[in-house]
Amino acid sequence: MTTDQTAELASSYDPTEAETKWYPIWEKEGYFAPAEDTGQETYTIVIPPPNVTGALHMGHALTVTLQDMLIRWRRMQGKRTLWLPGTDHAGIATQMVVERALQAEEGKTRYDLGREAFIERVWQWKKQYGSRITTQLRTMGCSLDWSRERFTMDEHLSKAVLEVFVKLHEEGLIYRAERLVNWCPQSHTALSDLEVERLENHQGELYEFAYPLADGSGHIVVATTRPETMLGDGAVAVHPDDERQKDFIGKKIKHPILGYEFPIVADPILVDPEFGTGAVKVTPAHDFNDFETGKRHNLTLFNIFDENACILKNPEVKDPILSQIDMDAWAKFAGMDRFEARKAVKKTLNELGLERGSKPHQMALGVSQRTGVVVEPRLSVQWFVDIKPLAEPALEAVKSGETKIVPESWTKTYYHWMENIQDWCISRQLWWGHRIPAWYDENGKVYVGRSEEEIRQEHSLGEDVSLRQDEDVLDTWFSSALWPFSTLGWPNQTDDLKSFYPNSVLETGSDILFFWVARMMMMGTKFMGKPPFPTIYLHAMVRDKFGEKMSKTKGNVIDPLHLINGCPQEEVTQQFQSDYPEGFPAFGADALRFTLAAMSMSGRDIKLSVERVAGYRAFANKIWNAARFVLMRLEGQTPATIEAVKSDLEPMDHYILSRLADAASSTDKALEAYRFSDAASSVYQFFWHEFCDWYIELVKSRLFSDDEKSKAAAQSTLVYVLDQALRMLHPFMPFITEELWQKLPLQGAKASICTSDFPLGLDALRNTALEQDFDLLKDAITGIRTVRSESNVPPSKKVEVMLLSPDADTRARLEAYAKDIAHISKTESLTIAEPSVARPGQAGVHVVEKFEVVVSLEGLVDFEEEKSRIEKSIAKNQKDLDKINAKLGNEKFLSRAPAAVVEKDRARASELDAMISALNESLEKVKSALNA
RNA sequence: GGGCGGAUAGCUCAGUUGGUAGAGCGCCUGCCUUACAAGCAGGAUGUCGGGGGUUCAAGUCCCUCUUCGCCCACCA
Repeated sequence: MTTDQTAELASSYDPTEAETKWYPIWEKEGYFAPAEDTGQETYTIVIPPPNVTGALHMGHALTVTLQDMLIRWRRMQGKRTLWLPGTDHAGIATQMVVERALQAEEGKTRYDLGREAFIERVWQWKKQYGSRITTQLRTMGCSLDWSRERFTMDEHLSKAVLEVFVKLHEEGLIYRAERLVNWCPQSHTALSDLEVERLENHQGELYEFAYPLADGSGHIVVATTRPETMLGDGAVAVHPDDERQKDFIGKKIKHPILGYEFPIVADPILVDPEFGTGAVKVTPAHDFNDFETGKRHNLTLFNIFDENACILKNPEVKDPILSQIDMDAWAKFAGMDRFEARKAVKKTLNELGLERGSKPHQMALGVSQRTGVVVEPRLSVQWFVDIKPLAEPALEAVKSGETKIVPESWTKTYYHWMENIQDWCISRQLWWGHRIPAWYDENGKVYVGRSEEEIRQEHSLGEDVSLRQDEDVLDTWFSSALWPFSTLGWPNQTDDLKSFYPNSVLETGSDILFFWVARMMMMGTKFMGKPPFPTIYLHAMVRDKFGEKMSKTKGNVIDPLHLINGCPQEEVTQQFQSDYPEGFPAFGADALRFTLAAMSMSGRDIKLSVERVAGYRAFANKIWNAARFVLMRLEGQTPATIEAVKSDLEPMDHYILSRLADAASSTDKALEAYRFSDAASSVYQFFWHEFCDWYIELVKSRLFSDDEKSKAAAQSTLVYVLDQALRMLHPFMPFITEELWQKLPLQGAKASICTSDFPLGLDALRNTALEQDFDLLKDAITGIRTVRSESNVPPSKKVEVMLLSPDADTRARLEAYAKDIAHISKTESLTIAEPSVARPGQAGVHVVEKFEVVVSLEGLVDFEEEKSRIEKSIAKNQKDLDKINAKLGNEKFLSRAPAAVVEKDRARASELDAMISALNESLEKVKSALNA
């Protein structure tokens, strides 16, 4: 390849062009599919499937950035790499979205359409919007193998769901039972405990009223936050040791509205005598505690609400006690929703003279995670997983270390949840999802099997027996729990399953540790015999710049695509509008990715800062320009390989190669340890502050010199280091690195940086002695610059410089680089000598670690300022010296600290001592100049 | 009520076996120096939340207090 096009390189980088160009090529060339199997190690991640109706948000951006970094890095290490993409059907969420659209567009509900037509509608929706998120993942640069894309409701994955359900049922681990469950009155479905969120600090009311005793001997006063449930009360409970209530125990209450009679019981578990009136009304069908109490006392239990949480029109009266219900009184409340009913009941109690007052009461409310509607405990028949037998091995896998959780602090949370796990309610009264593979005959007998045919065959049921499939679908998380193996072809024993299970790592958010991670651990261990991953990496949550959770209602959501592509001011998130009056510029996916990686410290929440994104766009520009410089200085030629010019390499070349080797190794180590921010800062530091700031600046004189050998060696080194650095950067910033790498004239290179080798095994290039030499060189140059800057010496003005050190070795090393030091700091003359040498009368002085920098400033020096600078410098050094001397004067320090530590302090003390006397000498000079 | 995490420079945060406090951004000064003003050079800035302890030595280990988050839990 020639470099003709380099002349056309713009002076600043436009991310949009490169970022739209490369993905289609990568995808077409098939770089992201696993390489041919030649027995190499595999590396697998299956993506946490985003909701099929979803759009990319910051949480996705973070998770896919980290995963893509791991995947690209491992691929470049030569592993047989698979990152498997897919989406989740997301039962409730998707159904709600489609229902809402249906309502908005046609004013219809799902019931208007009917089940079949509605499901058809959802599939249409999926067809239309399901590719939105996958397109956006491509925008992020995700190197996913799209040939293996999966959807949780694919035929094959659905088959896996059936298989698991049937097997667990056969083993008695899935059962059907009537239980009190969390019910969402809006979406008309049961929810698992996890899908209920607790709304803390809800301002409620603690209402007191009197229940009349059946014998007419008086009243017992109860306190409740839900007066309406008194329509379903089965008892009043008091504490057995409560003296005030003792006489009530065993008596009966006559329901003041409905007329039936029910008991007063003693219950030490339910009742806290300190709370309220010490008497609790018990509604066994509408409260979890009351349900348990009901079981303990064998109380009447009946449902008063319908699926909308409205008072039933026709309550089911099974219990003989309830035959006493006054149905006319009931009719007054029938059909009211729970909050209306609350008012009505209170009004009635008031009219009956039974109200005993109320006070404000802070309480926790359970609301549906999806709808935000207050959940109603509801007695119903549901399917459950007997979870303890599944949880134990999954717990053991982490305890034994077979699966490691990173950061480790989450293991305790995992243990706690797994050890206290409750049976999982898996049935949902939704239409969108995997329908439960259970059929009922006319007598209500249940058959579970893979299909109706299978069941008919197995149970020899003739055509005369009519079977009806269970209406319910499974919890979305049931199919997600199988994701690590269902996506690979299970229950078939496919090659993919053999190659890629267990996956190598699970990278996901800590917010779905219970929902998803724990359940995958259980199902994977159960059905594959092995936990699905050796490592679980849990990333932090992305928050706004104030640390607030991003949410639509708060209006603080930052759309990743706005940052990547830019957006006009009116679309910018509210809280950033004033900072970006012209909207966001296109920062690019590379910049966003680098930001997210750099901000991924272990375990801490990420407060996303747009300034950081802007900073890393500047970094991309820096990379662009460094490459532009290198290409320009090649003057259209393809340089020799670094091996070919090995003998011509100069110290500065060896120096940057050594730094490169160090940076590559620390980046690699950091990624190995999931320390993404360390990895990011290591590549950033190397590229900008070693390669650009030092090497490129130092090498310039050679690139413009007539020494062809030296120039050629420099060109080869530049190309080599840039090549390796781009590879090192590639997992972080895939687009710009490919764009520039393609422009580099490399001999025998692969077709894409995606499949080229990550810099590894460069340890032979390390040369720490040389790096120390360069520390001296840098100190010298920085020292001279400091004096120039502080004394306002114009940059063009050449100066006479002395570098003074009492140490012969230091002087010799400085001498070796005198030419480079002189060139870059524009010196008239450079003298390296002992501190005792005669100094110029007017000079600026600066002390660095190992030597003193003296810059002659004939006619330029401001003596007053110079005096105060030197005095400050002396004071600082003296303070350090005093501290060290105090240590060295301490007997205990000398006797107990390791010899090396003591020796180091001794050396430092004598260094400081020498510095201070040198400075004092300079100070005297300045003083006498002032007096003159 | 239990559990977990944080408090370090103006801001956001690093600081991995205890051994001279760091980065990015911002700020101040000077520069269009043969890639980059999205840049270059230089500079200022910290009783490492308070108190106690262990140690020759503590941002780092232990105790305690203050404070801010998050997660889990059936108090009407």
